[in-house]
Amino acid sequence: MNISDVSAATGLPVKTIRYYEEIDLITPGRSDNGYRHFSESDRHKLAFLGRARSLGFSIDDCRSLLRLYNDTDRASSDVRQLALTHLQEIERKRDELTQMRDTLAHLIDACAGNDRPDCPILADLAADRQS
Amino acid sequence: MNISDVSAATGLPVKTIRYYEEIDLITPGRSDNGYRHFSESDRHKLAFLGRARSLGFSIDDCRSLLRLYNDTDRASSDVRQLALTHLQEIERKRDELTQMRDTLAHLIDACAGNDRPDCPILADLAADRQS
DNA sequence: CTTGACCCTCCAGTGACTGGAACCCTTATG
DNA sequence: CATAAGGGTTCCAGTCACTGGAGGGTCAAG
Repeated sequence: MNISDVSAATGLPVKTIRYYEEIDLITPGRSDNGYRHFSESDRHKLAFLGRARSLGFSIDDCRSLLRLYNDTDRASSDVRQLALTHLQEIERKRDELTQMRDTLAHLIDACAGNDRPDCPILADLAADRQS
Repeated sequence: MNISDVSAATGLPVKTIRYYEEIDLITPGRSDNGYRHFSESDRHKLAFLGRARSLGFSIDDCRSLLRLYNDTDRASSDVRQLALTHLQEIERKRDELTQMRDTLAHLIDACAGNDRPDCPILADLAADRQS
């Protein structure tokens, strides 16, 4: 498989696949003409990476996951721990967004949104918390 | 006020304040010795920026908000529109995180997390969606 | 033989900072 | 007066995970 084939198969952009090689997540072979060629195993790894990334795992997480994936002896608790830590991080971010959403929705609600210049959104952003 | 004073007053790191000057969000004056000195207006703007940033507005959003904030003639609907667009973006991100959380929680739930190597999390990441 | 679709590398940029080096200014103390 | 601590300054590089573009080689079809 050439790079565009594996790109089509995995949904990952060509640029991204080259980048993943550069940072040693994958090591595809090379043809005589210098083109990368991808084995089934490479394709699987890339698909794996794509899914892990879309679940929000960082590249470093992915490296760990890939290592665990390739290590047939590892305990499932290792993977579980990584996923659990990641889940907590996701929930933290989600809580933050919830907080932001509530605050902002409240402000928008209070704002008339008409031709007059007085706007509670700006008023709140400008409010001096010191005094 | 020197930079560390305004940093303490606003909670923004010194480095961030210098960065905000570099990208022309603020234009503090300079003393004879080359030190920046910050007026009350600068301090207000920085506090405004800090709050807008913590609500997740991008630097570009902040630039718009500051312009609107300084423009006494603008209609509140302009601000409202910006905030509304931003709110939708926040909700989109939150939905994504919710989706990720549910998927991951489901996988973690299915994983025994013991010494055995079989792990549904990795199995799912590795699953070939093509076939 | 030419065209167009591939492929390659290398360099630079993104957003919003952050860290560090190297240096200057101010104030207090021995 | 020397010095040391604790401000301040600039500039350069790095972060993360790509993304865009220039400039050029390769391949298959017409």
